[in-house]
Amino acid sequence: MSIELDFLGRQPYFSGLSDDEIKAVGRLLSERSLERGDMVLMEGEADSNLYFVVSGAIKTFKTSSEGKEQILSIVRPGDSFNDIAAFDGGVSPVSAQTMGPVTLYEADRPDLVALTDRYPRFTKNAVAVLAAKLRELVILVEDLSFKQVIGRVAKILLRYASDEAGQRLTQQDMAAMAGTAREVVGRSLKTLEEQGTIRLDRHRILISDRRRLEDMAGAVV
Amino acid sequence: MSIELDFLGRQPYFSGLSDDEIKAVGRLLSERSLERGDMVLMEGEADSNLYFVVSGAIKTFKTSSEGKEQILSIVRPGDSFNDIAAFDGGVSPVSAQTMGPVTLYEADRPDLVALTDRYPRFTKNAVAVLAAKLRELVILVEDLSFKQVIGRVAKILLRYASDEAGQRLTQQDMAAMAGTAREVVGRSLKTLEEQGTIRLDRHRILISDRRRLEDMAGAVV
DNA sequence: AATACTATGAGATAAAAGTCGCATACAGAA
DNA sequence: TTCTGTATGCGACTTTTATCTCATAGTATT
Repeated sequence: MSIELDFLGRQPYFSGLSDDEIKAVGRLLSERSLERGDMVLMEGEADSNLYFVVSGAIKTFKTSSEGKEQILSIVRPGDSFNDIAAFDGGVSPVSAQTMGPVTLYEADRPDLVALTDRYPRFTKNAVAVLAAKLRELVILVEDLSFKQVIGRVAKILLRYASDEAGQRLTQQDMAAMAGTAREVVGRSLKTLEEQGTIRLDRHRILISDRRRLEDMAGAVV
Repeated sequence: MSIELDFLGRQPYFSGLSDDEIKAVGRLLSERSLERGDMVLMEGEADSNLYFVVSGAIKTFKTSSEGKEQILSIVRPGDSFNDIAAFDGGVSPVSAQTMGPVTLYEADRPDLVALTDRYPRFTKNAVAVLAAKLRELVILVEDLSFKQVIGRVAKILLRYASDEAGQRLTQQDMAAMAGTAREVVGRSLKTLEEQGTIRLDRHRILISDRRRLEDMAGAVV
């Protein structure tokens, strides 16, 4: 039940810190266990903790006024979320919900600020982490803007189809990632199956022509 | 022709630095003057300089394989671009082009890295800047995913219509911001005019019903 | 003023995506 | 097993967006 220091040492935020420093960091974190479907963050809420996923998967997403969901990221062990609010002190720009049983570590903002004062290495790591998250978001914008749904679905399949540790994605999940409706994802999957790119084997998606799927994911059409 | 230290002091990256420190920073920067249409960055190119816009306006954008443009941000005086590549050393995720005559300051990555080592305050500022850019991108994703074109156009009008110092936006520019085609922007403007929300007065767009435009910009439909 | 380039307006059509409705299949709980 | 909620499959239809084409208007240059 105590904080795993090994795990912390492998976090991008804490790479390069000495064992003693990691130990000090560990004392600032607390663990939290959650069940499938639990909400960790609500968009617009004042939660400025930084969360690390130790096990399980979390989705961060926006919800439209009509209730449509847009997933921004699926956070897996070794990754963090709520970085934005944690570092600027504002409200959470996204909601976050578990996709299955999850264990988290959390650090509150005052402690994080203290870390930036005490460990310059931590601050530099934070810059690297935020830059990486920016890159990811730029790619999401690109995909939403240029690719059609079937291309976005193809990309999702490539990234998550063989994700052993992950939750199996429902069509609803994929729709929320692709920024579209469930039915449209269903149709895309059917199209991919008809052209022999994937096989839908009893709720399991098998990639039968990876090359082609990559083409679909890369090209706009 | 020398670097304006006052200007630097007002940059988010350098806030809180002493006058002497600002002066030291100034020695690392060089000025660059550009004309309308000049490319500053090409997506995928290895340019890891950090750029500050001193005067004029720059657009950062992605280009699809079909040549469609998606603008990620319009960078105005006091703002920076190419932050991602500057801080992670990777290639530029976007292209950047001037929208009129522009003056820039630029700093190269080795100098930036030195700054992060020398001035912890600078590194902390960088964290704040990157967090702010993340927030903006999250909003762009939200808009692309939830809003229809007319709502995105309405939002663009609210933000840029009265931008005195800015370049006047063409429908092509607005289309690239909204992630759609020029014709669609034209039709949206016509719709907005027909419903009395704006007036198209000889290539100048006048907002006649701001409240309503805000509704259009906020709502999904 | 003549020229050339860019921006705009607009109609027709096609394609993509969204919406609705309902049947069926599956998985977990009682 | 039986029930129940969730996930899926699929057809029909609408709406939105994209694409194509061409005319016109404005602007800057010579």
